[in-house]
Amino acid sequence: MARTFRSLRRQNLSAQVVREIGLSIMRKEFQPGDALLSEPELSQQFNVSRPVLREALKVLAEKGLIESRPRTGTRVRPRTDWNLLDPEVLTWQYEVGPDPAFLEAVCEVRLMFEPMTARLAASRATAEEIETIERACGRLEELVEEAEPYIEADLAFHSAICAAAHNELLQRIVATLAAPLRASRLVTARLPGANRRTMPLHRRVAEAIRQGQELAAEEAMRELIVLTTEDVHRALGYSGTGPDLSLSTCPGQGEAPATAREGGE
Amino acid sequence: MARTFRSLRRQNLSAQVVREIGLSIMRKEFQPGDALLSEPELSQQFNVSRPVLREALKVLAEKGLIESRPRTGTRVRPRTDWNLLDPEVLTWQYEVGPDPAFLEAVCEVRLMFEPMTARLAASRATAEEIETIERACGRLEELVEEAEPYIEADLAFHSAICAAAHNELLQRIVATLAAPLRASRLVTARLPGANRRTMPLHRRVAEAIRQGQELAAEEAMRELIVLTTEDVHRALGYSGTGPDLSLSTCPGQGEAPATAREGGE
DNA sequence: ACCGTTAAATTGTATGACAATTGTGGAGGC
DNA sequence: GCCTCCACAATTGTCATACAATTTAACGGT
Repeated sequence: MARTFRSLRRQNLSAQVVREIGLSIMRKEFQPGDALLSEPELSQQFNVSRPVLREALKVLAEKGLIESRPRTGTRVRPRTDWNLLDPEVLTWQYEVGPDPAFLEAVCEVRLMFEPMTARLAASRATAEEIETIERACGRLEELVEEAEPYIEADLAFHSAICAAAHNELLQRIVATLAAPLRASRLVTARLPGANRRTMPLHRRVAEAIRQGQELAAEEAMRELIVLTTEDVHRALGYSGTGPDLSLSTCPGQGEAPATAREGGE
Repeated sequence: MARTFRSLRRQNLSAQVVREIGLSIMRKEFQPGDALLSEPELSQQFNVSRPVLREALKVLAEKGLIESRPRTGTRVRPRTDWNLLDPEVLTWQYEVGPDPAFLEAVCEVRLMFEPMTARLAASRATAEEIETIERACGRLEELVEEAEPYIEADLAFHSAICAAAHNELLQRIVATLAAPLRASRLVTARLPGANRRTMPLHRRVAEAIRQGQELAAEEAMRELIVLTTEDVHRALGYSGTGPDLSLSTCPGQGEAPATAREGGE
C-alpha cells in the first residue's frame, strides 16, 4: 500500500501514525472487543519502522484507546476507558463528527464548575488578574460582531477568570475543555445576536469579580452559562438548515492539530 | 550505574523508566527551564535500550512533563503544563509528598461537581443504577469502622452516583480524581468518628436519588462534601483560612427555584 | 559589526535480530 | 470420550547499530 500520508512533515512520524489510528478508532472502524493487525503488519501498512509504530501505540495506549499484550496483540478498549479529557482525543472526536450528546455533556459540566470558579475568582483575584479579566471583557465587546475572533476572545475571558481562581486543578480542566468549548461555540456562532445577548452578563461577571462580590459573580456566571446552553440547544434544534452546519471550520487535517497547544491566554 | 531498578518485572521496562523519570521530575530535581541528559546517556543510565527509553520519553511528553526537540534535547516543561488530570501524574504527585494546597484544590473541585452530579443522578438514574447506589451505601454502613476498606467503598459510592448521572465527561473527571481522592481519604482516615459522622448524609443522598428528588440530592451531597472538606482541613491542621463555601446556591435552569438565598439554613 | 555558511550535536528513523510471554492446539493419560 | 498437561507458535518486548534530518552555535567572510 505504502499509504502516502507522510506528506505533511510538520510533525513526527509517530504523531502522524497516532492521529491516523486514533481517528480510525473514533470512526468505530474496530469493535471494542478485538482488532488491529500485528505490529509488523501495521508498520508495513503505514510505511514506518516498528519502533516508530510502537511509539505511536504507546501514546494511544496512554490515551486509553488501546491495550497491548503479548500473543493477544493490541486490542481496542471500550469507549468507557477512553481518556475523554485528552485534548487530542477530544479533537478527533469532533473531526469524525460532533456528537450532540457530548455537547450537552460539555454544557452540563460547564454549568457545574464555571459559576463557582467565578466565585473563587471574585474572592482571590489579584489586581493584575482583575485587569486581565477586564481587558478580555473589553475585547469581547469590540469583537461582538465577529465570528471566530469572538470565540477566541471568549475562551480567553473564561480562561482569565479560571486563572484568577487560583486552583491549578481547575485550570487544567478548563484548558482541557477548550477544544469542545471551541466546537460548541462554532455551533452557536451562527445564531444571530447570540454574542450581543450574552454581553451584559459578561460585563456583570467581570464587574462582580472586580468588586469582590462572590455570590454576585457566581450567580451572573450561572446565568451566563445557562444562556449559552440555551443557545447550544437552539443551534442544535434547527439542524439541517444550512449546508455546512457540521462545523467544518475546525483546523482539521490540513495542519497539525491546533489544540496541541492549549493553555489559553 | 547499572541501577538495579529492573527488579519488579511485573510491567514493561519503559513503564518503569516512565515512573522513574516522572518521579524525579515531581521531586523538582530539574529546573523547568532545561535539563535531562541526552537519550544515549539516559538509556545508559537506566540500563535500557534507546527505543525503550524513547517510548518512555514519548509517554512523559504525552503527560506534558517534557518536550523533545532536535539539537536542544528534552527539556522539562513548566509545572503549568503538567497534565494534572493524568492518573499517573496524580499518583506521583502524592508519592513525592502530598501537597496541602493541592488537597484543598481537590476539595474545591469536588464541591463544584459532586452536588450537581447527584442532582443529575436523581433525575436520570435507572432502577438498576439506583440499586447499585443503595448497595454501595449499604456496604458503607457495614464498613463504617474500618479504614482502607471504607475508602474503597466510599469511592464506589460516589462512582455509582456519577455513573447514574449519564454524563461521560463527568464520569471521566471523577475517575481521574479517584487517585487524589483516595489520598485525601487516607489523610482523614485518622480522624476518629469521621466515617460515622458523614453516614447520615450518605444515606440522605442515596434516598433522595432513589426518590428522584433532585434538589434534595444536590443539597445533601453538598453538605456531605462540605463535611469531608472540613475533615480534610482538620486533618491537615488548618484553622479555617479558606473561604466559606458552604452555602453555594444552585437554582438550576428550568427547575423549581426553591433554594434558599444567602442566610444559611 | 553584521550576515551567511558550515559544522557538530541531538533527536528522528530504519533495520534486523533475539528474548519473553501467552494462548492454542495437540498429545498423552485417566 | 473427556480431561490435563505440555510443547509450540505467534505476538509483543527488548536490544544493538547505523544513518538521516534538524537545529543551534560557532566560525569566517564581507
